[in-house]
Amino acid sequence: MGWVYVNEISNYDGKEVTLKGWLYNKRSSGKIWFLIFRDGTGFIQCVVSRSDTDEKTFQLYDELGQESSIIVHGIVHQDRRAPGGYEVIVKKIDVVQAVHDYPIALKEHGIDFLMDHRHLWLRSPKQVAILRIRHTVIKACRDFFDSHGFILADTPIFTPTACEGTTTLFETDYFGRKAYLTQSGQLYSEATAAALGKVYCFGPTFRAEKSKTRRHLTEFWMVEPEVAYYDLDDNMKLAEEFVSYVVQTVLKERKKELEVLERDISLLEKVEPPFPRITYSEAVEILKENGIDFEWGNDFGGADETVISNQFEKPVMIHRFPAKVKAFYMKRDPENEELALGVDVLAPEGYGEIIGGGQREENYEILRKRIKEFGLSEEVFKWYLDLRKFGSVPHSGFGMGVERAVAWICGLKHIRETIPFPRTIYRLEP
RNA sequence: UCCGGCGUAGCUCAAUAGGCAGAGCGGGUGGCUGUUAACCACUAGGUUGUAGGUUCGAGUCCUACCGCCGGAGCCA
Repeated sequence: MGWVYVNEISNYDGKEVTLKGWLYNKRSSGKIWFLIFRDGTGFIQCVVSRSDTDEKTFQLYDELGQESSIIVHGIVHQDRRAPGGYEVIVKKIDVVQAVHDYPIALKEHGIDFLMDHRHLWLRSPKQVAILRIRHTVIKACRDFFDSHGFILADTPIFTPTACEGTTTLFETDYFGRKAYLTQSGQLYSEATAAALGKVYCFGPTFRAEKSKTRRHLTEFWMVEPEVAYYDLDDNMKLAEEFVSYVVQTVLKERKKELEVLERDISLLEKVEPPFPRITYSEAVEILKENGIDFEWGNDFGGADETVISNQFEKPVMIHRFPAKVKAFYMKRDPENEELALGVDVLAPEGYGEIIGGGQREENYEILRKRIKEFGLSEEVFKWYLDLRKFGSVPHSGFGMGVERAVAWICGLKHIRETIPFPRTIYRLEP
């Protein structure tokens, strides 16, 4: 029998197979030894005993250290004693590379050491589970929009100026002039939405803010839908359906991985529309009821978000923020000029903001005024203002931080494990 | 940038009140035919982040610097 992967091993009970992968761990009991084999699709115990294998293979115990690359030939065998229910009775092992000094032992390690060895840490079961879930989250995002009539329209990474003029951007030399790495594709998506109706962009995003918290990376991925003729309510409906679809897809397709992560999925199972909707003012009331001294008009901090989201089992949507804490392009509430038609979605369990979005200002003169008020250059936003000059329509959208969503779904304390190679303020390697 | 914490063997951590630098894991050697981060015995492994200072004596106290971690602000 030919090469098979661990995740399809149950189809080969009693058959002879070949597995290609790596040695995860080994245990010896003298005349019998066990190796835990991994190939990227799963882990399986293999049994090497004098009675079933040749002497040369049996002697390999001493040669093979953790993460040696090996090809195992043996017979698949259902056995209750094996983790996973199946094991392989080894007939022969081909050594691709014997390793003796793998740095990551099977025990607890400090985060600094693990991050220095991120390229190897990725091989451990929890990291593999997280990256599989990340894959499913990303695929679910795309499937959702693709099946709802959205067109993927990529937005540029190099931008001539700050999109919102608020955060610090990474500056690069662009053939002698300054260019910045994008902090959001939104403004460009507004242009593609006017061309295609319903669009989304999905790409890396960069923030040079010196944020040092478990919720921040300097490089992260965002998925940002934008829809022409959507108002704030349409937008919120889209957001709750979208988030629910992503969570339910992970629950359906990644049960094993969530078990590896020991994630309590009872709250995730409740993530279905409708989500609770509260106004900013109602959120402020919640804070006051919980004894927090909070002044109307400020933006919520991380601790505030946790208190608010703890009032709900599902993600909560907070809308109608004070306009002055939101970006210049936010449309004002016709019923109260002080409020912006923005919405944030806070994940439960203290995971904080996973989505920010809102309805955009579509009026040419008002938007021009806002650009001035925010001290931005009208020249730079000339193209953006054009969108309000030629067939302007109400439109809305939002952005979801992929890593924050993955951290929440996986139940991770820190966002850095949700991306293969995290970039934080003081870490550029590996 | 600000505030706080940490830095001891390859790794995770101990080390009374300033008084002989230690354990587990990993490595090495030997033992064991059903192990589950296997176990048992033995063994090697150290410029205590760096530079100064206080002291008879500093891993421990003081100063500066470096590195990392967390939080604030900002945000997804």
